Amino acid sequence: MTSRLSATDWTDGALDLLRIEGVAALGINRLCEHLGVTRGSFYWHFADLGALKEAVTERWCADTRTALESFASLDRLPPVERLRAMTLRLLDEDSASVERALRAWARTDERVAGVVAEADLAVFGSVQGALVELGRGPEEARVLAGLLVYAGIGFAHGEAGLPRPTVAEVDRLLGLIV
Amino acid sequence: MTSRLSATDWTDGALDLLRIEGVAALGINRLCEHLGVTRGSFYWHFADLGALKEAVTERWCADTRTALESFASLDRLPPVERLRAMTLRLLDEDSASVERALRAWARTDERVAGVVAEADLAVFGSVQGALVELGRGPEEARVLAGLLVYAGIGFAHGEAGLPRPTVAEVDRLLGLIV
DNA sequence: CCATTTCCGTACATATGTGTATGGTCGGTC
DNA sequence: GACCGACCATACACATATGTACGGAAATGG
Repeated sequence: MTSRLSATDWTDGALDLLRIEGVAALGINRLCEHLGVTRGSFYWHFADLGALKEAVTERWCADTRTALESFASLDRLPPVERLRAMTLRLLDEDSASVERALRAWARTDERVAGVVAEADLAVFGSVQGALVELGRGPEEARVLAGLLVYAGIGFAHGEAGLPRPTVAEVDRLLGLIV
Repeated sequence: MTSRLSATDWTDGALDLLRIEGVAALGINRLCEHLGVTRGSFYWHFADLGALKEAVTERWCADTRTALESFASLDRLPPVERLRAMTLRLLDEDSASVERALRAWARTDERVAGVVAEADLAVFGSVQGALVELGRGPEEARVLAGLLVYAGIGFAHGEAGLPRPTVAEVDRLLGLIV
């Protein structure tokens, strides 16, 4: 049995709390309640609350990097398929929820904001490259890529009253763009 | 002198705190410090913290409605100019900062989320109407309007590492869309 | 000029959060 | 099966937050 907890169990639980109840719920008491232990356990694994936050951001930073690597591996695919793959990933609720929580957290944490910004820049570069491959001029590609990436960020934030686009609408949109 | 405070002074100060220090700074102590008074003054004007939040959201809701009204009054203008006016409003830092704070607040407050969603829907309808006037079919107009509004939301959230678009790039983008 | 309402300061009660000290318990090891 | 270290519970100190009670100053009407 896993009656004893490890450090990754704590970062797992912290990410759970982040995407379920938001950044305001990332406290020691709430996290201990979520994991079914008391505060004594937390202070054995971590020095303080800052150490936990650092571990969580480090964890999400690594996860995001691997996701970007998988996107980079799509370079073999035709550019339209790359754009489609990146766009459809936004519709996946599991990966979108944690990204949504991290972007909310980035509002109050400089380090998290840096990681999020780095990821955004990488996505922007990939989208711009795909548009250039599709025959767009560099100026047009830059402007259009900005529009697409900003739209993805806006959709990831999620609290819009707008209807969620369907897969068919995503395909129609890509047809309009390219 | 205005040595005594009114209710609107408190909502003004609360909106200041929201856009300067974020939603986490919206406390009674911090707000009293910002206004240079003590807690006794607060509890004279408001029953509790919930009453203040309600007043602030009501206030922002009214402000947003008047902004939308001013957009609706642009109906006399050609649709391209309407789109341009709405887009350029995003580049204004004063109005963008408070909107950014409100959207962050909406993550933890159901009522704020409702107001934000309502405003998003109104903007979406206006953009869609402008695109229809420009000769787009209803399907294309809906998809493109969603793209534009989501991009505006993403830009309003602001913590992207992407470069801020300039006025010239906005014009170029609108030229590509229409 | 005085009284009443309005507005604000002060002191206190309470709840909740982080962090510390200390002892107890479970699992592996010889 | 006794021991030792990893892991956790408990109790406490401390800071900060909301909310209440009450007294005082400042403005206003007569």
